[in-house]
Amino acid sequence: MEETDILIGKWRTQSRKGFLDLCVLVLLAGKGPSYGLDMMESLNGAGLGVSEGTLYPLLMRMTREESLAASWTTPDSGHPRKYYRITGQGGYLLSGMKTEYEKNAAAYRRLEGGTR
Amino acid sequence: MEETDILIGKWRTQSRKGFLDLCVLVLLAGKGPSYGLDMMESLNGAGLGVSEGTLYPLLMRMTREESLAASWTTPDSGHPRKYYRITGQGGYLLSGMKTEYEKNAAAYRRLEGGTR
DNA sequence: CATTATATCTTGCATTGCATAATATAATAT
DNA sequence: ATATTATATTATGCAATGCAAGATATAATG
Repeated sequence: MEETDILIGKWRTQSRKGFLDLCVLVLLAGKGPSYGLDMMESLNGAGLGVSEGTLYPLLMRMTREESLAASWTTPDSGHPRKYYRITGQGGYLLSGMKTEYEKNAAAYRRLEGGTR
Repeated sequence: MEETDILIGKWRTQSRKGFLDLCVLVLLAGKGPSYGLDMMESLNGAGLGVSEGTLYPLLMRMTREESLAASWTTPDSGHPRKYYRITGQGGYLLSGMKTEYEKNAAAYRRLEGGTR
C-alpha cells in the first residue's frame, strides 16, 4: 500500500522526537567526548539514519540547555572540530529519560499483552 | 535539580509523539472496538497518563487517515458513544510501526551496549 | 589555483502533545 | 420541574522537534 507507506514515514519522523536526544546522551556517556560527524557515524552504524540537519541543531540545543558542553579543538592535521561532552545535568537528564523510556516500554508490553 | 525536571517534562511530551498512536492501535487490536473514555482508562491503567485533549484529537486524526473507523452507538441506557475499530490499513500501519519500534529499540541497545 | 572532502551552521515547514475551554445529553437531586 | 452532576466528545492555540535543503568555512589534493 502506497498511502500507508507515507503514513509510516510521517510516523517515523514523529516517533523519533526526543528519542534522538536519548541516543546522543547514551552515546556520549558510553564512548566519551565526540564531534558531530563522528557521532553521526556511530548513530548510523547502530541502525539509526541521522542527517546533519537533524543532528547539529540537536547538539546546539542540548548545549544551550547545558546538558552538553562543547569545545573547539584544532588538531595538528585536519579540520577544526567541535567536541561535545556530557555535563552533570546531562547525566541527571539521561537518568530521567531512561526511567521514562522504560516506563513507556512497560506500558506498551502491558497493552500488547492481552485481550482484557 | 529543578531546571532539569523541567527539561525532563518537556522531553516526556516530545518522546510520546507517535508512541501514543502505536499504543492506541495495539490496544484496539487486542481488546476490539472501544470508545474514547474507555480507551483512556485502559491506557492510564497500563501506566500512561493520557488526557482527553490528547486522545480525542488523536482518534479523530487516525479516523480521518482511515487507520481507524468510527460509528456512533446509542445504548438503551446511557450516553451516545463513538466506537472506534481498527481498519485494514490500520493493521498494516500497526505492523510497520512495530517493526520501526523494534528497530529503534535495537539501535538503542547497541548504543547502550558499550564503550566502543 | 581550482576542486574535493571534511565539518558545521541556518532557515522554514510539517507534525504532534497538551492545556484549556466549549458543547451536548443522560442521570440524579432538590 | 429544574438545577446540578456525571458522562462523552469536540475545538482552539501554543510549544517543541525532525528534517530537507542550502549556506559557510577550511584543510587537503590534483
